[in-house]
Formats: sequence, C-alpha cells, structure tokens
Amino acid sequence: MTRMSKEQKRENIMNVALQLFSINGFYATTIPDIAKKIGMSVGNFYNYFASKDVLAKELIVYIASYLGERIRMINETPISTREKVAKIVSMYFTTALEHPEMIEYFLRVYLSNREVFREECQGIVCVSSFVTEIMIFFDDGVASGELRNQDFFSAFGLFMGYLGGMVFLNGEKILPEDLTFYEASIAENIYNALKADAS
Amino acid sequence: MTRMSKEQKRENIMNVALQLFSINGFYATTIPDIAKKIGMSVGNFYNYFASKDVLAKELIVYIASYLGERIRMINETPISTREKVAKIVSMYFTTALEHPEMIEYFLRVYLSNREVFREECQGIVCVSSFVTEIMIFFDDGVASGELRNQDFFSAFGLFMGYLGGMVFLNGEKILPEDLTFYEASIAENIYNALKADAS
Amino acid sequence: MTRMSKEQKRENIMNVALQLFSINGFYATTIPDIAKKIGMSVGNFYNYFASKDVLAKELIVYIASYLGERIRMINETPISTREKVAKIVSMYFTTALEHPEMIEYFLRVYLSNREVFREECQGIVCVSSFVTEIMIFFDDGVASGELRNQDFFSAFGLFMGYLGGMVFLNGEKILPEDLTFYEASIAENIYNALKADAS
Amino acid sequence: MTRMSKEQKRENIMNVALQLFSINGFYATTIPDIAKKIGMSVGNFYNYFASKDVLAKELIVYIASYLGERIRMINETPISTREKVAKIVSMYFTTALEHPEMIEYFLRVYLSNREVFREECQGIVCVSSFVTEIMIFFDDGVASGELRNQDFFSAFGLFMGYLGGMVFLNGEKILPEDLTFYEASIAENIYNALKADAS
DNA sequence: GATGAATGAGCTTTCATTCAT
DNA sequence: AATGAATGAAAGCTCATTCAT
Repeated sequence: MTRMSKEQKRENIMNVALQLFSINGFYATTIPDIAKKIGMSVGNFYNYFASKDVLAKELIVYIASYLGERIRMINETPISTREKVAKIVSMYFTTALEHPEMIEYFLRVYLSNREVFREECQGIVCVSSFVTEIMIFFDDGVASGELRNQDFFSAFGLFMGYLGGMVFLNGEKILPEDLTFYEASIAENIYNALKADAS
Repeated sequence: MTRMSKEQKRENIMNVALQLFSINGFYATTIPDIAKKIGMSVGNFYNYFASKDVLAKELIVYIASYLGERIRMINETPISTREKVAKIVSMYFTTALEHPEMIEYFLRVYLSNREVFREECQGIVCVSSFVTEIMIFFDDGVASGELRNQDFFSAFGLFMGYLGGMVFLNGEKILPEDLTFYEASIAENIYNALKADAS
Repeated sequence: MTRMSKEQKRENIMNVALQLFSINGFYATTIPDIAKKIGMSVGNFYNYFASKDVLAKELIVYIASYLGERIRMINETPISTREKVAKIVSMYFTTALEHPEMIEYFLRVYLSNREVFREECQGIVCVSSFVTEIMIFFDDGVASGELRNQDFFSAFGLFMGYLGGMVFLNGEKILPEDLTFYEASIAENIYNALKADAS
Repeated sequence: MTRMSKEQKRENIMNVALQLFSINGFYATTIPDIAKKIGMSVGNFYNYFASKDVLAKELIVYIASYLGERIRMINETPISTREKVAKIVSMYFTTALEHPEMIEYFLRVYLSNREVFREECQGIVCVSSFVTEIMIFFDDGVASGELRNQDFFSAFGLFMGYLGGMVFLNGEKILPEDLTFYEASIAENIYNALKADAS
C-alpha cells in the first residue's frame, strides 16, 4: 500500500484531471470521472479542491509556470536570439510530445472556456509567469539589435499562435509528419518574421 | 405574416445559434435559449436539426466556406503574393470586426470543443473549403517563386495560428491597440517568414 | 386520463408540497419527494417552479391570503368585538382542523426557516394580507371603545402567539382534549386580555 | 495547557453548537462547523456525542431545565400571582436579551424541526422540567383563588405562545420598540386573561 | 410543421459519519 | 482521546431530446 502525503495526492488529482480535461474538454470531464480514475470517492475530491473551477485555475497556473521556467532558462543562456528562437520552439514541441496534456490544456481549456477563468484569471494574470518570459526574450532581442522593434503583442501573437496552431494540427492528426520534422522551418519562419532588417 | 421557406428557417436558426455559441460557448448555450431567441418552440427546432451537435457541425462548415470563398477571390486576383498576404490578413481582421461571431466560433467552439466534432469532422473534413484555398494561395506563391518551398502545414500553422492568436488576444482585451493597427506589421511578419530567400 | 391545465398542475404541486413541508419540514422534504408523490418527474417540477425557495414563498403568500380573507369577512360582520374574537379563534382552529398543513406550514416552515424567506419576504411582506386584517380588527375594537388602546404588536403577539401555540401543542398531541374544547376559554382569555378596563 | 474534563468538553461543545444552531439553524450548521469553531477534530466530536440529533436533543433538555430552574425560583418566592406573572415575563425577556441563543434555539430549532426530535422527545418529554414549573405556577394561582380554574394547556398556550411570539417578532425586527418596552403590558394582558373573575 | 410539457440521466456539491492511525 | 482523510448517498438543479396533441 503506497501512502501519499496530502500534497502528493493533490498532485495526483491534478495530473489525472489535466489528462482528462485536455482530452475531453472541461465540460465533458466530470468530477466523478476524475475521482473514478484516481480511485477516490467523489466527496473526497472536495477535500483537496474547493471546486472544479478552482482545480482548473490551479492547473493553468501550474502549466504557465512550467513553461515560463523553461523559457527563463533559455533567456539566461548566452546565445544568439536566432538560437533562442530555435530553443524555444524545440522546448515547446518537446513539451507537446512529452506532456501533450499541458499544451492541449492550454489550447483547449484555458483559451476556450474563458467563463471558467474570468473571475480570478482575468487578462494574463494566471499565465503571467509564461508571458513575462516571452516578453523578456523579445526585449533582449530588440536590445541586442537582432530583432525589429515592433509592438510586443504582434510578436507574441506570432510566437504563440504559430506554435499553438502547429500543436493543434498535430493533435488533430492533420500533420503528415512529426512535430519535430517542422521544428527547423518553424524556427526559421519565426526568426525571419521578427528579425531586424538586413541591410 | 412573413412566411419562411424551410431553408430560410434553417438559416435563421443558424444565425441565432452562431451568435449565442460564439458569445456563451457551446455548453452554456441551450436549445431552449436558441429557440426562445428565435421565437420558436424547442420541439420545432428538432424539425430542422437532428441534434445540437449536428447544428454545431453545420455551422463550422458554413463558416469555413464563407472564409474559403473570400480567400478564393483573393487567390484569383492578379496581384503579387506579398499583396495577397496583406489582403488575406485584412480580410480576416475585417471578418473579425464585422462578424466577430464567425471567428469566435472558429476559435472558441470549433477548435476547443473537439469532443463535439470528433465524429464527423475529423481532421479538416469540415473546414476543407477554407484550408484548400490557403493551400492554393501557398502553392501559387511557391510556383511563382515568391515563397520558399516548405511543408505546407508549417506555413498554414503560421498563417492561421498567428491570425487566430491575434484575434484571441484582441477578444481578451489584452491588445493595447485596435486589430487594424497591427495589420501591416503582421502581414509583413508573415511575408518575411514565408518569402523565398533574398539573394 | 384526467387532463390538467398548467394552472391546475401548479396548484397540485402546491398542495402536495404544502403537506410534505408541513409534516417533514422544509429541509427534510426534497424535490424528488414532492415529484414522486405527484407522479411527476423531477425535471418537470422545474417547469412549474423555478426553485424550491420560490415554491416555499408562493405557499406562504397563499396561506396568508387564505387566512386574511377569512378575517376580513369577520371584520366586515356587524358584531361586537367580543364576538369577533370568538369568530377569529374559531376560524383559526377550524382551519387547523380542516387544513392542518396550512397552520403547520405557517408555524414550522415560515416562522422557522427564515433564511429561506429572507430575500423576498422580509418583515411581513409575504404575510401582509393576514397581518393587515388583524390590524384592522384591533383598530376597530379600539375605535369602538371595546379594546384598550395599546401597542398593536403587543396585541398581535398575544393573538398569534396564543393561537399558534395551541395549534402547536395540538400537533404535538400534548393537549388532552380536542382543539375545539379550548375555543371558548381561549376566546375569553384573549378578550379579557385586550378589553378596555371595566370601571 | 488547559486540561478539560470530559464533562467540561461536552459543555464546551454544547455552548458552541447552541450558538451556531440558533443563528444558522439546524440544517445549515454542520458538524465540521461546530468542530472548527471549537478547535477540535470532526472525529473527536463523535467521542462526545453519538450524532448530530443526540446533540440537538441534549440542548433542548438543557435549555428547558435552565428556564425551569428560574421559574422554580419565582414559584418559591412568596409573592402574589400577579407579581409572579410579571417576574416570569421579565425573566423570559431577560433571557432573550442575555442568552438569545437559548430562546432562539427553542423557537427555531426545537419547535420547528420536529422531525429531528420525533424519536426521543415526543410530546413534552424533553422540556418537562420547564412545563412542570409553569404547571406549578398555574396550580398555585388557582389554589390561592387568584386565577380562574381552567384547563392548564389553555393557560400554558397563552403564556408560551405569547412570549414566544413577541420574541419572534423582536428577532424579525418587526417590533417598533425594545422588548422591555412591552413587558408591563404583556404581563397585564396575561394576568387579565387568567385572573379569577372580579366580583 | 408546430407546440411545450414531460422525461430522466447526469452534473456539481454537501455532509453525517466512519475508521485507520 | 484525538485526528482528518475517506466514504457514499443524496440534494438541488439542468438540459438534450421526445412525443402526444
């Protein structure tokens, strides 16, 4: 019999919920579904999370900080911006491969069911640890003269929309090739889009 | 007494449903909601659509062909690929402004509630009229030497992810400026990303 | 097959609910209990009443106007105040005998579960048609010189507390005799308590 | 470290429960609520009381004996019955002011949620120490010729219904004046109602 | 075609109570 | 005595869908 601390059990719930939410969506995943998959009673679930919404919010915060942390490490590496782009793309796709539920959750639960997150995750509150790091990446690139100085959100939309779009196409099995197959060309496209004008 | 043909009534339902779905989401919109807004009985709704899911599917087909049609017109215009990119971006944002329900539906209902569309809209089946036109745009650009020859989906993901991402950020009121403010820089970014290597 | 209009069905629900609430209390009576006793589905109950609370409120308004109407008729009869007291006591006990659920509901649901009625039945809002008639009875008695002029609520508390208390004792099967047995002495006690000083 | 005997801990629980029940009602007060307010675990609560219902029953017995004791002292005072009535009214209202939870519990928990007390508090079983003293008061008054000889319960209903009704109106903030304002007139009303015929 | 009452499964959440520690 | 995680039945309510009229 494996004993689990309360904290471990919370994590256990979060992992299972993350999977189910990312596959079936927020509304099509029920608390009984989650509880059953864990082998826990429905009632006991509520000893760990006050509500389904609260669980959803904790999940997005967790994911954003997971991704943010990884981008932070790339930002702190002394390499060119072109290389950083490649690393970020690679990290994103690696995450999508190893933890598809994270990216899927981001795309399909967080981005879509805004009414769930409206109250306490307004704007980018719950994903700030992630957005902030992208902002740092971009500012650094501009500061070093490698990137064109443009509105941040235009660059952010490119980055995240593009990467998200690819993962989505992959999830839908629309892509004829593996995600990794596209890594290089995507990094190149992004860099070309953002780079300072050659002269 | 305005008499409506069966077909007109179907369109009426679709318009109303599109609005409600795009604003409140798929699950938070009920059939009684739709029926009431039309002034029709719940029972009668089912004379026009076999189920809520079927309605959702018809809507995405409708939206895809609406967008596809507009891209087709751009494709058929004898202008440079650079100009086509600008026109497509402009068309997309114009649609987002004038018919926000279409783009919102695309982003928040179709892309998100995949469980609803799994059965009969696998892959790109329900949005093929749109995807096909993007493909034609891309092939033409490559054929004319303006675009780099790369995997189509890498280009497609860029296009749609980027545009979708921007509309999303706009919808969340995260963008400091109007969508139109970004049009030029986005078109430029996309073209830079896809264009054949300058030499 | 007996056909019932929507209004009749509402009344049917109210009757059944009144019985169950008065016997088992508000919280110990469930919507499934009510629905089952009527032979109706739980879902359909909600086509008639928006919530359990709304049902409870409609019931107290109904009861208050039932009692108010009967007191109004007594008030309009040209008899002495002493006789009016006797008639009110008699009417109250008759109601308690013939429709025990009404008085019990008043005592055990309305007076007790204030949180249920807080929102829309503040103060005497939902029982005003009843309280008003008692007020008229009292004012008339004072005006005609038969009753001592004292604070209305002191008289009201006597009247309603006393009668309610007796019905409660009866409901608890504490009284050794029938309610009617006490009618005369109670009427006398009330009249003695309220009458103008003999001199 | 304050050590508490088992008996003291029971009293502690009862005090806290009395407060919560009287304010929030029986059903809206949960065992976790009670335990938390005491700083005790839920599980441990059950070492002191076998169930929520048992606790509720012990509380009403406690309150009845508290009130009974005070009436006993009045009964044993060598004063006129008229004065005893005034003292009982005063004592009741004083209790309502100083220990509102007791009277509120009596009115809103005991009298209302009969389903809870049905099993073991049938009739007056759980409040006999209180009822008995009222009975003694009444019998003494009749014996001394001050009160009219009538059925005890008719007199009891007057006493308790009237006093309870006033406290209820006060709790609902329906009374325009303080409870104490009414003391004299209520005592007078009661005495007039019960006194032997003047001749 | 049109109506809307009716169904019933299912959802989120609560809570008295138990029990391994 | 004490803890609090765990249970599980049940509550109020919703809603896609059906069907008698």
